[in-house]
Amino acid sequence: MKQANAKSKLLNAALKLIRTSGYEATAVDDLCTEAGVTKGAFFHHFKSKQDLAVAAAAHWSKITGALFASAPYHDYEDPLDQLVAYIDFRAQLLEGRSIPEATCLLGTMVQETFETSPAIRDACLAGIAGHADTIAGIIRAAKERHAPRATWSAESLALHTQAVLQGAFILAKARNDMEIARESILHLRRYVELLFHHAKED
Amino acid sequence: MKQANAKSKLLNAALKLIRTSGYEATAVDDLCTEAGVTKGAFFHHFKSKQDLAVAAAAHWSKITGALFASAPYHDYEDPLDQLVAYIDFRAQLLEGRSIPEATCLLGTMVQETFETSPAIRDACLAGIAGHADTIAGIIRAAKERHAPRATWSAESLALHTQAVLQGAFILAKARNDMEIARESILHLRRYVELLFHHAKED
DNA sequence: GACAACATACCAACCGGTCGGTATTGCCTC
DNA sequence: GAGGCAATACCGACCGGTTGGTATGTTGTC
Repeated sequence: MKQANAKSKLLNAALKLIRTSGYEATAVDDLCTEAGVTKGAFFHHFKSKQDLAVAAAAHWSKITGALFASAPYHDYEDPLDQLVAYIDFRAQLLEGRSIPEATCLLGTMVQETFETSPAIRDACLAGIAGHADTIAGIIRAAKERHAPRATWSAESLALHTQAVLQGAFILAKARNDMEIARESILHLRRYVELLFHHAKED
Repeated sequence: MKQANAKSKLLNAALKLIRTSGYEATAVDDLCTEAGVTKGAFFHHFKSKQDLAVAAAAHWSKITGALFASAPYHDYEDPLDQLVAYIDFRAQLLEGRSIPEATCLLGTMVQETFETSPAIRDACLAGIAGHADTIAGIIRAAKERHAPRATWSAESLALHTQAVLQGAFILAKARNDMEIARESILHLRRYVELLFHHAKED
């Protein structure tokens, strides 16, 4: 955020404006105004608006990747504890944030562009799948330790966690209230607990 | 779909185009071309593009409301069976459909317009909340019969089902493959079963 | 002949993108 | 370390097409 160069100022402006208004509704001029740079600077660094969106998706993945890498849920020894703490961490990330601040750039962008811009779609997929992969690693370890014979796959459960989060964001946007998202995340937490509790009984 | 008048042709064109390209990327001219009418007809029936979107949301709610009202899951006597059959029905609705055909207009539109157009947001909320209410009725009955002392509320679980579906659609769009959505719906089904199975053990 | 249901022609604002130019930086040579 | 010079970073006026929206006609029906 501190960077003074036009490129990173434009990328951060994109995170803010696209999460607020969506990709199509965000004009290049809006991004330039928000970033405090001119149109010339925009097209010097990005060959098109779509190119900026792809770069913004990568920028987002880098920022959130660092956030989750340094998050406290890794401290637990038991991977199942890590998983539950991850879900709690996701719920905690909603607190005190407005809807544009709390929601996911990739989910917002891919919803608009999945048919019209494969480049943006792929950039969003890479970010979502990459994060899901790190969660799948935790789930895999938890499964090996606590539910080795369970029929569900770690990868599928990891993607499901992301689906719940993305869906919770949509409900929050419709209600114009982030609180409803927290309730859905609570259901996700309960699901994970039941899933492993059930497995342990076998 | 059969209606020959310009208004319903425009509404059906809106369902198709907005689900494919989103609200902002769908131009009034595109809608007129798709519907086979002129711009004059458009602005005769709708005072603005936003007005069309609000009407399209209501149109969507009416169509899907009728679809779910006549769906076979109501035939089960036990409301818990109805709920599980509803979830299976939602999974079945994905089969043989392209992504724009399988996804939800309201979730797509509200993602783009929640900040910029309260009228569209409210129309989307009404449709989503209305459908969730009918599911909440089934869940309430199932809870009374099978899990009267459970701590979760029927309303919250009903909203969670919608969150999972909306999130599954986003993952499907990112992957450009509807299959992933089915897996998330399967997790939802397992959650409901575990939730009631767990309650019965108490 | 009034009124709804369209069609046609048109407009001003806006949009993504271009282009010619300038300021700043980094590097090479002596 | 001074001078030169090319690449990079940035500026902002401008362009042509597109956009949502309007104003005015035409047609069919009760």
